[in-house]
Amino acid sequence: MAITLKEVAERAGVSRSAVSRTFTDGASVSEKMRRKVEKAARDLGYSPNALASSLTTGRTKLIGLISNNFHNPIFLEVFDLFTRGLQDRGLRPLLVNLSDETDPQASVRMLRQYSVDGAVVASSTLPPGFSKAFRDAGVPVVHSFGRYSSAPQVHVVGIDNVECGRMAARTLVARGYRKIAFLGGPESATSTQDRYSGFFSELGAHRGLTTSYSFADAYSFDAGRREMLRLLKSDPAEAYFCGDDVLSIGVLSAIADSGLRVPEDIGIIGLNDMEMARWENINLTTIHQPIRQIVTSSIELMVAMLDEPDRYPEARIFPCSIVERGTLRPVG
Amino acid sequence: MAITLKEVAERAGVSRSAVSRTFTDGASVSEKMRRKVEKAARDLGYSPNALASSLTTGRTKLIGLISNNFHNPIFLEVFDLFTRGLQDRGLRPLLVNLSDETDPQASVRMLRQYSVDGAVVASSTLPPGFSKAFRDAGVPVVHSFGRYSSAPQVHVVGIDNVECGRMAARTLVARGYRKIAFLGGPESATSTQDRYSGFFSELGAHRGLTTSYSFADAYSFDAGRREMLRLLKSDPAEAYFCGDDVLSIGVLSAIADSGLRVPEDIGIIGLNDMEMARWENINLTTIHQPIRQIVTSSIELMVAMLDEPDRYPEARIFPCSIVERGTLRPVG
DNA sequence: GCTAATTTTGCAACCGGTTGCAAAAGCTGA
DNA sequence: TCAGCTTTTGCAACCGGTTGCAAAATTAGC
Repeated sequence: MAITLKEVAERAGVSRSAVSRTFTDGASVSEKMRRKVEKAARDLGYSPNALASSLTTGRTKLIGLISNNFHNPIFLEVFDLFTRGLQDRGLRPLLVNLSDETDPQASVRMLRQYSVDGAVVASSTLPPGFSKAFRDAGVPVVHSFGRYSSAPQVHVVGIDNVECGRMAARTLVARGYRKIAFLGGPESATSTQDRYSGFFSELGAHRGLTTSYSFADAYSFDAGRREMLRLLKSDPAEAYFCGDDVLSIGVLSAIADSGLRVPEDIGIIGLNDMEMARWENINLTTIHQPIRQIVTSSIELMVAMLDEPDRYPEARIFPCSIVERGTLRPVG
Repeated sequence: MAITLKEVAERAGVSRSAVSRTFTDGASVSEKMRRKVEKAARDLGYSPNALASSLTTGRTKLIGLISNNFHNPIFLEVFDLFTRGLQDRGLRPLLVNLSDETDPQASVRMLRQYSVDGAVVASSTLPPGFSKAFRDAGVPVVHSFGRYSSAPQVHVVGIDNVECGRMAARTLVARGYRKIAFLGGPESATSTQDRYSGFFSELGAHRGLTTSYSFADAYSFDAGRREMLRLLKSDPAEAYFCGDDVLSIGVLSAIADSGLRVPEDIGIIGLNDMEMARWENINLTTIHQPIRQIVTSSIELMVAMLDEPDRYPEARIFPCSIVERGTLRPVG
């Protein structure tokens, strides 16, 4: 069906190598030859078969983009940034949805069958062992939104969740809240664990606080709402640091139902700063996670690894910052 | 780096064909041979190179998944359904983000370079000509969420937007609204045009109505909010049929700002029934678009086309239905 | 105009598989 | 045991490209 290099060669009356060379940059071809070949290629509507060439070059320019976050709207932004960034560098994202997949080996195997040049694991809820499975299989891997570690085993790009926890705690204390709670995402997620520990380590440095904590079972609206409805039944705290923004929105909706007001009766601070957080009817005070920078940096790291597969693993951590909106009472 | 068929053959002491055959089902291999080969393969950790085999079989099992909707949360649901559905059938989605791409030919070329077996165009805003470019290039294509046509040129799976417009109009009239407006998405989108024409053709059948219309420049929160803020300055209608849910949410936020109440002062009906529409703090009355069925059907159609590339094009249209929530006043 | 250095070109082998064909092996029945 | 038939196996060519190497063509230098 499709035109092959051989046909172009015949029409141009040159060897197959000549055609191949005009389509690989850096190869030695005379101007005359190039013109002849390009003419023939244009006439025939030829475009080279990337997969066939990958066989000899060992490069497919395919990058596995792996995630299990297909329900959190912030990941639409993440996918948008990743796909555009990869495309801009001539790389092609092969999307893998891990939502119901349990076995990391299965995806590793699949991505190896397709000879991906690398894999980006975009998730804060997948266990670190998952990305290690890729590394062990010899596939360059970047774990985006993964856990910060001082001795990373694979490349990690993300935020310091412990520090985010501290930041949330400082913010709440500074606003005079004394009865403070942590309403985390799923307890098994490393991001939840880290935020938890940062949050309470900071709170521990202050006197006279009443603290408590609980966990929603997903980073989702429903989970946040459900948990908050439960908490509201008995003596809620004055302010909550919530697992993420979408969970916060669920929490806000529960509070609204109960007749209490935000920020007058209860303060809420989220994390992520997803697009929706700035919507005027939500107006969530939250901690900004610089996803654009994280994605860009992940892609740069991946590109670097394509040239240097055994590159020593590093952790790239981006600072977060408070975005003041309307769900916490003002300072002082 | 990776183990090849040749190495397995040598270790098992058999020919390369034998190895190849044990890994292609339907091929003739004796039990004894199969066991020998599988043992060797297991020992070596071999898994066949899908791309190399595609060279001879002409099948890559790669499917281009093309969209320009990376800002509307409903498309996260769409991507989730597509990726899982394709994976379940052993197909691999190659994601293409068309957000800033202007030239259809570029993506056609790219997907042909990767020898995709087919392409799914998932968008209600891409022009029909776009999917035709794939068909003309000999790539099986399904246009999901595309325009219904009685003489489709490519396979289309979606809803009847004209009928949705009528349904919205009937619903508003039945609730006694007399001053009724259409607040569409981008005027260039076929979905907007069709909903517009259905909406006003139905309204035309009723006496004593005051009607008006305008367009937001995207299916987005900001666009909806901006347009509604403008409309609120001068004599707004009693009820609006909005382009889609996310746009409706922007509209709701504008109304809330103005001090008016929904549904008491203004009624709103959206379209899509995205997950967020049922969130308790949004609680949007809307027209349900059966995206799960659309995606499933698109995939089935794609699979069918892989066997029968010249299949006669058809349009698969799914009925929509009103989902009553809290943004329209009750009937009667 | 001739030789030497440099660039361009084609040959042929290879990447990792698949497959038509014919030979080899296994089975059946007498 | 052997002829005749079926199944299994290996050979070799092929899929659509790339690339090392040597021959051919061009350019430079004198």
